[in-house]
Amino acid sequence: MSLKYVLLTLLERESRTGYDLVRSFDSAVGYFWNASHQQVYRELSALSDAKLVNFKQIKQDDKPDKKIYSLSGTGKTALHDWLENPLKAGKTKDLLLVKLMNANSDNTDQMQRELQANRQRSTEMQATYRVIEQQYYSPTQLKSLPDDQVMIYAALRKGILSVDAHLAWLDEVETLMNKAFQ
Amino acid sequence: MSLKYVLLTLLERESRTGYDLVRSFDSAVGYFWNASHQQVYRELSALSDAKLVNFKQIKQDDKPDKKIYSLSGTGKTALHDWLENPLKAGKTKDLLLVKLMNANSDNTDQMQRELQANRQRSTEMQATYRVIEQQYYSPTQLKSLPDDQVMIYAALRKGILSVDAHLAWLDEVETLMNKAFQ
DNA sequence: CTATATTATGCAACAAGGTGCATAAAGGAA
DNA sequence: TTCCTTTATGCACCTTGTTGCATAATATAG
Repeated sequence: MSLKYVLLTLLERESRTGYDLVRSFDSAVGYFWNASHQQVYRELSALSDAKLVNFKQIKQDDKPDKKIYSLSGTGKTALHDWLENPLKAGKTKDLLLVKLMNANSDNTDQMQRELQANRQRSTEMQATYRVIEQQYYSPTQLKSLPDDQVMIYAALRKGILSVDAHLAWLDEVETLMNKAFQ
Repeated sequence: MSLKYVLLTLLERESRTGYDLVRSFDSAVGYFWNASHQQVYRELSALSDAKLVNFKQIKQDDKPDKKIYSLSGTGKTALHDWLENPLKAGKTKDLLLVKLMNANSDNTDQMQRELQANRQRSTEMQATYRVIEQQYYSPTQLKSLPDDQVMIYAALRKGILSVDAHLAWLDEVETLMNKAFQ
């Protein structure tokens, strides 16, 4: 039920093709959502069956035909209804912690490798986020940030604060592990 | 494929009933995993079919019979195989951000209510975590923390650092929203 | 000249997760 | 005395997510 509202949200901003929607997960939208192209196309035909979106088929001679999807009146209502109901808390699911629960003095190296890989990914994310922030959201640029971009920036900030906290936690875990299992 | 390893991890520590496993999500294990009882029982019978766990049926006159599950040799191997392969990065999915993407000058109140509800939940979590840390993980207690409890504490610290970062982000978002949409 | 990437769509099968319903006995609250 | 909670288990259905496969044309890289 979630991807549905992601797509409705994106289509309310701008009509586009399934392919455009899929690609949007590769850039800014990817800070807070991801889905495969199969999922997106399946969901789009379900939304179309439910009359929440319409599409115009565009003939292209060079490439396969494309469908430009747009939000219908009912779609808009469905989105706004969803916005009214407060979200319920999502359940925490952290596989890294599941793995670390298995830590003991015999597998310290294995756990340390896992933590190392995780740290590297996190450090890379941190660097990427920082570059993006500097390039597109300098204090000057922030002053004239268009309204529809504010929450994209907020999503980036969420990523930055989360990854910073995660890296701080990784430091703690390594200290804890060293103390407990030499 | 994830709940499977959660259950194997828990059962390697100690044999127990499905009911015990379900209840474990209400306490410490809940910091990093949650599952309904239906999910747990279904997964347990799948694990049993796959011979990864064994169970002893215990007759009870007053209550329904119970099954005490324990990890089998193959189960132990399966768990250790899983531990060897590094985890792949999980995909970010943040419904709050999806919702906030819909923020505009006409629905500021709605968005503010959502943020307020979220802040309250987070503040409550923060308070709960802090009480637990003070009660069970004081500096004195930490010195004599049993090895098998270290990662439970790490999970708590993860929760604390995450909720702190989340609350800091909520402050930022409210400032951003006020600036953008009055 | 061949292979891969990009644009653009989709089906089928399966795995995993969520929701609702059901059973059954004991104990405590109202 | 009736209802709710706790202990203890489970099925069935529906939705969601993942993986693999398929098509088809152009452009670019090696």
